[in-house]
This record gives sequence, C-alpha cells and structure tokens, in this order.
Amino acid sequence: MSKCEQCIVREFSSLKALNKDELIQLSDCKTSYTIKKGETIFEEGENVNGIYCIKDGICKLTKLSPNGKDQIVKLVKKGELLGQRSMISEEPVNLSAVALEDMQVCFIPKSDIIGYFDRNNQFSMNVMRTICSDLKDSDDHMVSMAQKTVKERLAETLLYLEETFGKSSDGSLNVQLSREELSGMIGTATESCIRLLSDFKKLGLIELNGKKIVLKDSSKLKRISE
Amino acid sequence: MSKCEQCIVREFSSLKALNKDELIQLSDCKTSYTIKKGETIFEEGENVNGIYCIKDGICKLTKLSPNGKDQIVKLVKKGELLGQRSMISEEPVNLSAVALEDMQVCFIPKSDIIGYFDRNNQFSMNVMRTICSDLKDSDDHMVSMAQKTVKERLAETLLYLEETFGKSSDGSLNVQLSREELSGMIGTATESCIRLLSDFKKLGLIELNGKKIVLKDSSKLKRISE
DNA sequence: AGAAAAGGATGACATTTATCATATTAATGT
DNA sequence: ACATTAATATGATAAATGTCATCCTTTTCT
Repeated sequence: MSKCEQCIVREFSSLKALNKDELIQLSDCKTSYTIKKGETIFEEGENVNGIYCIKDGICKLTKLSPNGKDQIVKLVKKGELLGQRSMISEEPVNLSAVALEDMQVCFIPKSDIIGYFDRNNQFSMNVMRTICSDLKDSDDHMVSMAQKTVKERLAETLLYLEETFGKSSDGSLNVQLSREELSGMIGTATESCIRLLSDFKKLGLIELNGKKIVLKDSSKLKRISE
Repeated sequence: MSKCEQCIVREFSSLKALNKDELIQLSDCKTSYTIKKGETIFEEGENVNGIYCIKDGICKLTKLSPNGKDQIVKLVKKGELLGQRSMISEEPVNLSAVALEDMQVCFIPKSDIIGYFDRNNQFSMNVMRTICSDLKDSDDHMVSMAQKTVKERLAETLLYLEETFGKSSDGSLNVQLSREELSGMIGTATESCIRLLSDFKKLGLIELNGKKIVLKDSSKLKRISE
C-alpha cells in the first residue's frame, strides 16, 4: 500500500493541512484504484460515503439533463478531491464522475475523514474554501450559459482548457475531449460545436488534427469570448 | 438596539447554532439597516467584510454579464445570510445584492463572527452545509441554463417562485418581479419572456394582472419545465 | 485485414430566440 | 389632473441554434 505522507498530490488539496501522523493514519484507511478512460467513478444519485483523492488523470463531472444530454459541469484533475459536497451535505452525489483518461484515485471513507473537520481547523477551512471557490465558479459558469452565445462559450471554453490543463509539446491542449464532450461543456448540439470549430479554424484562431486542438490566436479568442 | 436572542429569523440560518450568550454578544456588534425596494446592499467587486442577516424582505443576487445584462443568480429571503462565501474566501463579493422589496437587515462584521468558526463547530458545519446546498443549486441551475429552452426555464422558474415564496391571499406569487427581472432570472430577452407569458396565459396555465402572476395549472407547467 | 461501429464533418431546413419598431398601459412627478 | 416617463405588449424580421440526413474518416473488434 502506497503512503499518503509520500504522495505529492496531497499538497494540492485540502489535505495539505494534515500533519505527518494524520497522513500515516490516512494511509491505512484509504483504498487505491486504477480507473480506465471512460469508466465511471460514481454516478449521480449514488451514496458515495467518502471522498476520492485524484492521484493522476482527469475526469469530468456530468449531470444528465431531462432532454437526455449530459452536461459537463466541471473537469477535475490530479490533486483535487471528489465528493466533498456530498459528504458534508450527507446526500447522494448530484453529479457523475467519468474518467477522461486513465486515472489513479484513492478512496477515503467518510468515517475516517470526518473527524478532521472537528480536530483540524485548517483542514476544514481548506475544504470550505474549496467549496466556496467551486460555488463562485459555478455561478460564473451559470451566467455564461444564460447570457453568452454558443460561439462566445466555445471560445471561453477553449481558453479555459488551455489555462487549466496547459498544452503538450506539440502545442495542443493537454486534455482530449470528443466533439460530443466539448458540446457537453458549452451546452450545445454536437453539430453546432463542430461547425463553430470549423469556423474558428477557417479564421485561423485554432488548428485541428483529430481530437487535437491548438490555439493559434488566444487574444482574438479572448475578444470573441466576451 | 434590537436583540439577536429575541430575533426569530436567526432560527432559519446557520446562526441557530449559537447559544444565548453568543447571541447576546452578537447583538452588541451588529448594525441594523432599513433598505428600500430597489436599493443596493452591496455591489459585485466590493469588499463587504462581514455578513448580512436578512430580517425581512427579499433581495436578488445579480451578476453583470459582458453583454450588459444583469443575470439574477439567486433570490434570497428572510432568515438567510448574505456574504458568507466572500467572507470565507476572503475575496470581494462576486454578486450584487439589490432589494426587491423593503428590507430589514443586520450587518455583522467579519471580526465578530469569524471566531465562531473555531469555537462553535455546529455553526461552522451549518455554514458549510448552506454553501454546499448553494453549490448544488447553482450546478443544477447551470445545467438548466445550458440544456433547457427558454419556455422550459420560464415554467421552471414560475414553479420555483411559488414553491419558494408561496402565494398571497389572491393566489398570486408572493414575490413581485418586473418582466425584466423575470427575464434576468431565466436568461433571455425581456420581449421573449413577455411573449411566453402571454402564451402561457392563452393556454390557461397562468393568469396575469399587472405584475401579479397566478399559477393556474402547475402540473402542466411542471410537464413543460422538463 | 476487413467488417462494423463510432466519431467527425457538412448541407438543408426547421425552430427558437433576439432585435428593432411601435403601440398601449401603468406609474410618477409636479 | 395632466404631462412625462417607464413598463408592458405585440408585430415584423433577422440571427442563432437545433435537427435530420448523408458522407467521410477513424477506431474497434474478431
């Protein structure tokens, strides 16, 4: 069993507030999983009863709309925690988590983490701040959905992806989404998304090679996004 | 100065975790305000440095979109607290708060409330749960904005308003919004909103007189909203 | 390798929604 | 009470977006 106190990604989450003893204790109760691209970590409505710590990989958090389409609410990457809201609210999770690439995750049961909320104030403030940040992001996102055109949202999303996941050596976005998933992020029909990508390409704003997308003119994309 | 320990609305918020002594202490540091309909409590970007407790009235939380329109993110009523997220994140508020009717609010400086996060665990769990609930609502709201048509969103919003604020003696919604504000809630042009209200009226789903809206067929509205 | 399936791209068209113009009604100030 | 302004309503039209059909390309399976 791998050791939490030696795991680098803990530094990126609320867990950074735990001291060495607490981390050693944590190592004993966690379960590690490998999750393959496309596999589900948990599904909307499930009782998760603990949190997942993402050691490696990226996943999408989606919610199924009554129209049958999956809306991507958020992308979550290495170092972040999943299931905090649900654990605190003592409710089933309201979003599904699906791996966008192969992942390494650790599951920590609620019973083993809940005590830190009382005993370690820094930890609970960290969690609170993370959720506050999620709330702000969600509100901002909501306003974009309500007020921006699909074109503006696509530009915004491409910039967000580059900013959040960076670019690989060939300059393309360091996260691979299908056209359908990209549509699920911006909240539009797949065909509309594909068409706009083609438009952006014709305008020289991006380059497309299969799933790979390279941003060529970020400042113009920025102007479009507003 | 009115006394927090005798104020009924504290029972509806996270403050219900405070004991009598803590409430008496709170009474000394709070400031009470009367806010008239249309007046601003705080504005997006401001440093608020404390929380507002709503003793009476309803306000809207809005965010200005780059297209110049105000999106209403949330309505807040008697008993709820404002500015919690901003206080915890130690950031300016990201939303503006404007009174929809005459209001009574109390302001509690950050310095006087922050201590309870350490000393009163129940209080801080209450705040956390409130913010978690806001996050869930915001995510759900976001998905509606992204995936539903304007007609669906209007039906959903009308039902939400009745559920949240109830109806007055004449059967009309117990919150008065201008057509522009209603448009700001559902994220559409005012004209589109007005047209759809007319459609709903012709279909016998609602009744309109002036700002007053009466829901006549909630089950059909529910069906439309999905 | 070759077939089958999935994903991506594009055209044609329908529907939804925004915009602009203008009329009507309600609210406000003096 | 009346003029002025703001809010609501509706029509005409343009623009954005969704849907369906079809074709092409890539991936997957055996």
